[in-house]
Amino acid sequence: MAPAQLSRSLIKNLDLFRSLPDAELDAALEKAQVCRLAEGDAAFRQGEVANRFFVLLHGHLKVVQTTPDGEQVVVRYVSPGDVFGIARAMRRTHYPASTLAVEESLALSWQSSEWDHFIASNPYFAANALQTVGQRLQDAHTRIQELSTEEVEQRVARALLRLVDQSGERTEEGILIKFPITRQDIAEMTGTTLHTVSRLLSAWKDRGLVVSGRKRIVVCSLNDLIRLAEGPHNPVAGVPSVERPA
Amino acid sequence: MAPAQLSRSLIKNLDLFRSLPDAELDAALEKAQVCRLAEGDAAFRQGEVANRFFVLLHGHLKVVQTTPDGEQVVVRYVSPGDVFGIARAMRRTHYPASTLAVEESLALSWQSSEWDHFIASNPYFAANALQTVGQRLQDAHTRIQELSTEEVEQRVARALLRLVDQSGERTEEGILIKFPITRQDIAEMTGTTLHTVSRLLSAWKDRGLVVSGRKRIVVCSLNDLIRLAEGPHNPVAGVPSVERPA
DNA sequence: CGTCCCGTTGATCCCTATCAAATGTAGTGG
DNA sequence: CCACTACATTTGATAGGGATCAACGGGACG
Repeated sequence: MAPAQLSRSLIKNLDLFRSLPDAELDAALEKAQVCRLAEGDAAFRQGEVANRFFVLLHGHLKVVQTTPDGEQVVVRYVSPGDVFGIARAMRRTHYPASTLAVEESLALSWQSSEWDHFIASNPYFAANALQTVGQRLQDAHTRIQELSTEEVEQRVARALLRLVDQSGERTEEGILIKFPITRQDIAEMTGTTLHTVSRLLSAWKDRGLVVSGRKRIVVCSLNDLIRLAEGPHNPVAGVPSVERPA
Repeated sequence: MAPAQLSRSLIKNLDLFRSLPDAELDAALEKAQVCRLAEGDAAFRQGEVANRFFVLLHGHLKVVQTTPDGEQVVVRYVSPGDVFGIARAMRRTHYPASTLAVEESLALSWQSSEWDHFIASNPYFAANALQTVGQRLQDAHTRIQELSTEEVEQRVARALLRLVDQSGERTEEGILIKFPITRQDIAEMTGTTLHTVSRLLSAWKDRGLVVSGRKRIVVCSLNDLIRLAEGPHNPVAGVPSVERPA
């Protein structure tokens, strides 16, 4: 089974599966279903019955929640190695959000009922899951704090930094965010509008902090971006405009 | 051990402990420490090593996160029966927030290391914990959505409704929130200022939606409040509008 | 009875959403 | 290869929701 072979080495290093014995792991892979997603495809949609859970092998997905009146919020981006769609493990019967491929992607999926088998076959599995969800909860609280107390510029700066941290790749120009992302996406991550994000990125581009194009962002000066994220309290008077070359 | 006797019937009905056999439950209670808190006392503070986890028996607590520059966010209120301080279960070594009594309260606590024993003695325990944390994650996402897409008035209305739902008590005047809560608290729950909350409550009072005083809020017209929470001027569904041009 | 909190209310300002258009860029099919 | 289309991005103008600044009023508690 080619895809299983391919994914085995990937899978066995994931947080979630780390403590699973090899035999169990192989048994698990037997039952897994390969899931190919073209750009724009959904692994599942908000409101559907949570029949399956997933591990991303390749590509990038975004998790999106839609409000009753049609507004969208980007919950998070999924990178290779991440688990997603585990609603059922928290005893939720339906997916609370949609998960869409932002580029061509590849995932494995299991029947939700398999979850219990995983837990039964390894006592640490549940604890690992708890840690994963705990991390997400922490992230969510951080975001609530930012939305409650910070200004738009700080929030967008932080969002960029997080993206860089999650999927940044060094290039000639600076650190590139490795998957396609629009102004609108960033707006939905930070609780603002695409217009404001565009203005901010333009201003930053003028200052040499970033380079950006269609669905593409490169961070040139991490340090300056970090300073923006810290807050506007910094007295900007007399800042030397001389850039330090790398 | 009197307090243990007193709390036994309470404990055994909690989600988290529901599946623990009676013998185990008694053993657990043996190891528990009683924790009395006067108004304003902290069960623990943000940044401390997460040595213990808790169950609230009586009273009400608020969980507060403080930002580097001193601003506060109310994460949630804890009601009797709720578990709190379980950071360690998610492999976090330090508490991410402080938990303060808003009135005289009583809790049980265990050494964090006991957590593993609980899990070992009952396979469902971890799953229950996962469900609890999953619920909190869901709540956090709801709040992110509200902060991102809704206006202050809606958010405050929703916060009130949640408080009513969590700790409302029918009285002559309407539904009373059973614990002391200030304008500032509500502001920290909704990402606004005490001034704006005060203005809103005043306006609502004039319209007969609420009655409120010092640290005290009574909701008189639930329905009107629900309408406010839905949105400012939502188009009513079912209006026969002609909007499909050929 | 004074003091500390908590709550109320006015005036002002500014950040940012909103409205409106134009420009730019990838993809597609002829 | 180019016209055509769909979607991303940029940028200006404007308005308004709330934050901020500033005082004052009022109830609780020592």
